Amino acid sequence: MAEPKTIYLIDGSAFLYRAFHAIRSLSTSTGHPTNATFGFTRILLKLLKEKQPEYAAVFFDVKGPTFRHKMYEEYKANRPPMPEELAAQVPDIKEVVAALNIPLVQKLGFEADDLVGTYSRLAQEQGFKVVMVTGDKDFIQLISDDCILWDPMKDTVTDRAGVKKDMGIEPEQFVDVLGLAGDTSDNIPGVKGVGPKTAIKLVAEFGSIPDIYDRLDELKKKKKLHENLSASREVVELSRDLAAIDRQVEVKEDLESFKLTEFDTHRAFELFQSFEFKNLATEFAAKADKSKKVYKCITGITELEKLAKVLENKGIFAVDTETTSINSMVADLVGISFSYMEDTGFYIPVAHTHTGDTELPEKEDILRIFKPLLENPEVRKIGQNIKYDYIVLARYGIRLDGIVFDTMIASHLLNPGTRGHSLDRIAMNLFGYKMISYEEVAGKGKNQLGFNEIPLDMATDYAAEDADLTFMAYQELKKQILDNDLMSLMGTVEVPLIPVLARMEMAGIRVDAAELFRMSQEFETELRDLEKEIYDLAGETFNINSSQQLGTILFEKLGLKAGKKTKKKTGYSTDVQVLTKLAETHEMPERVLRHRTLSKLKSTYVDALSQLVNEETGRIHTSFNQTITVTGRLSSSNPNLQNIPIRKPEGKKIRRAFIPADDWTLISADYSQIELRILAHCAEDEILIDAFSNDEDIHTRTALEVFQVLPGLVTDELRSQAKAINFGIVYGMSAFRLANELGITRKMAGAYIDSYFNRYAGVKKFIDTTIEETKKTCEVSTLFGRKRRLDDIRSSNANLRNFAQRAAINTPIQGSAADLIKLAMIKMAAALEAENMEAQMLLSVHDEIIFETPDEEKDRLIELARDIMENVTPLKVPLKVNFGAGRSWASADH
DNA sequence: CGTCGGTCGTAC
DNA sequence: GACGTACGACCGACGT
Repeated sequence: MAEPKTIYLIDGSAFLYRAFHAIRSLSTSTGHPTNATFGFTRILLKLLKEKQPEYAAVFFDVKGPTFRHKMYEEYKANRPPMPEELAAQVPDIKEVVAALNIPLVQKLGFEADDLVGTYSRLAQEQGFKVVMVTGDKDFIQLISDDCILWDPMKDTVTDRAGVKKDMGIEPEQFVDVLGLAGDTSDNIPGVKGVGPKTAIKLVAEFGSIPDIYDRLDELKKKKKLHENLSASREVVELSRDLAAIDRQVEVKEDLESFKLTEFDTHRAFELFQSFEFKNLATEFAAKADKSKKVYKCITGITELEKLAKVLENKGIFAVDTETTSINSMVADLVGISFSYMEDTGFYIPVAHTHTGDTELPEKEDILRIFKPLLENPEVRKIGQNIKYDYIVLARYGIRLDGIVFDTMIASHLLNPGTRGHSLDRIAMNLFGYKMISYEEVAGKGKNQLGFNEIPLDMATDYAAEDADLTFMAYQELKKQILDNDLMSLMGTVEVPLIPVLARMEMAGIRVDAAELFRMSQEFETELRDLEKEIYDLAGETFNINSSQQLGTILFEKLGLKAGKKTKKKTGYSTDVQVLTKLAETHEMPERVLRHRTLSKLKSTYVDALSQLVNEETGRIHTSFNQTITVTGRLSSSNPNLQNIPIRKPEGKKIRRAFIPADDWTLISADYSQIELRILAHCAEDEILIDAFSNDEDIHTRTALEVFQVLPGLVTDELRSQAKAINFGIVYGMSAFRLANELGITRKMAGAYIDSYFNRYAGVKKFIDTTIEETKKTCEVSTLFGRKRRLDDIRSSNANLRNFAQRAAINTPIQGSAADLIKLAMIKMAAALEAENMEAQMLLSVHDEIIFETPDEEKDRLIELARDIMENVTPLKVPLKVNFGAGRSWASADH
């Protein structure tokens, strides 16, 4: 006899609510809620994966009155309407069901329960086994020998035997239990004082509601129960009828229509992507149609020459290098890949260890063939993070030229708010294409292969795919960049900056290793002394670096008064503000502060920098990242040379260890008040423009304006308060923060701010109009057309909205400054080359450029830099650059 | 043993 | 709660 078919009847409406409540909050970046959709999808997929049903359907309630409302007006009367956030997700959920090709059934006037009841009856009549997928106990009444209940969230199965064991009744009797117990959530009355437990006991003992009433006398001993039952005779009948699932709904009887078919994978992928379900989207990404890809490994000299010729004739192609390291300054070249057409890619192995029978040409021959092509500025190159390839190739004597597009940068310009502009992500986002992962070809963990050890065929697929997808992404991203008016920024700033940054990274900066070592030892000694003192004061040893342990010692053991909790309320705050306050009452906090300062300097700077000295060059080579910040600033990492200490004397010592080559000088060129100057320009504020036009000290001028004192009477104290205000303006300050900063009352701080806006009316107007405009477009832009979306500016959440408002002010200012200095760097690099100077640009620290120059070029460099930097772009106020020179970074600063 | 969120501190 | 933009060291919880 054939195995009976199983059909899964899914109670969609119940899972909607359960998913909604099980996951507290989840939404897309634009604020559309997705918690219920996610939970629901997860349950559905769990069902499909674990049970692999042949037949299934999802059932939903339909909004509006049902036959139960006709029986009883109060049915579900106390049920609040579906929460707005959930209602918004119902269409999404139905789309998911549709994409997974699961039949969806609903019928006006009936609830999901009745449809499940009806179809379970039909299915059993037609010889199916039925699994009802739900967490709702009401369905117990439908359980039979061929119909069971599965709760996927708890992963529990209930069948006839289970019901009997748990309750001592048959499933068919369960409806009487419901009638007696009632259901507050559905507003079904039942018997007063009788809950599920009593109801089960009664049904188990008497068999049914009529039997109970027939033998009501037997319950006389239980006076209250007897009384309540007697009083509810009619209500109980009604309650049972309401709880009874209708199994005779008129429906289409064709169960074959519940036979599942394949998912609409593409539709599911698109949905999951729009809901920002990253993992699910990846899972449903169109399985790469690798069949139409043509990836070739080229190893013959004549073929290589032919390829170079083809690439030259094409005039534009994507290029990618494969290497042995993620760090471009130590990476050895392993291969090069090219693509000039969708779905094609060529891989040229240069240094592989596992080549099988294939014989590779000499590395020198390969480089000789491709060098002219790669250096030809007329042949346009596209890359993904091509700065990396530029550096690798440069270290092999090839000066890449003709770079016109970088897909990583394009992705960032289009979407600066999101992290992750890897080619993997771009390919996934643009094409739903899942790229071969490095782990797939190289393995993972301790035994992961270097790229040079990967078998040639796999290396070819991996590398050629990189070039192929880069070229494909270029075609699509170029359109998007044009559509969004970002091509000018791309072409005049970001792309020209690539080789400039690459050469700065390659130049690196020299450090005095002996000096770093000396400092490390000095710090070590003092740290050890402090450690001992702190332990003595604490009366025990503990980890001073653990703010948690420190908090316990200070506030529980020593009984000091806790100032505040940490931001996320996970414990006591022990930050510098708190410890400074505590230092008034106890000796220990002061020692801890000193310990913090020194251990920070030692671990983050002194020791870290020593580790990062390049063996070949003896210098430190940071990475400047163009695709990290949301405002357009550069970031620096490995190491971050943009946060080397300067403000406090102990920290500033670190800068002594940064030195020029022998007989060279470090030059620091620092834009003075660039952000306030840009504010002056954008806001067209009369006072700001006046102050900068006359080269006044801007903080003194602000003190004068805000505090209304006579010129000449601005004390240091007043100036420093004005400075805090000026900073605050750029960041979108609140009175609270300013009061905190200045140690004054909030009221007083509010008065300062009012006074500021009173005097600087242009700034006030700029802030107001910027916020108004941003509300219209949800977007801000810089002077050079860089954009940032700020959807939160329309948020109903005040925190998010305020944050967006501050960002709306700060981003154009910070971002314009970033654009401006990038342009200055590009022009400086060109000028140094044009003038044939040996001097090099080494670093950029947001408003400052550090150069290294032979002593004899120093004056010319400063002259050149002043001219270029101050005139980089015309503004309504002059730009001013301050210079410093010295035998270390410390002495080059001012 | 790696990942990840939290806390803290450094820069502009 | 409360001022924008970063990087990274360290801790500790958690998962493999």
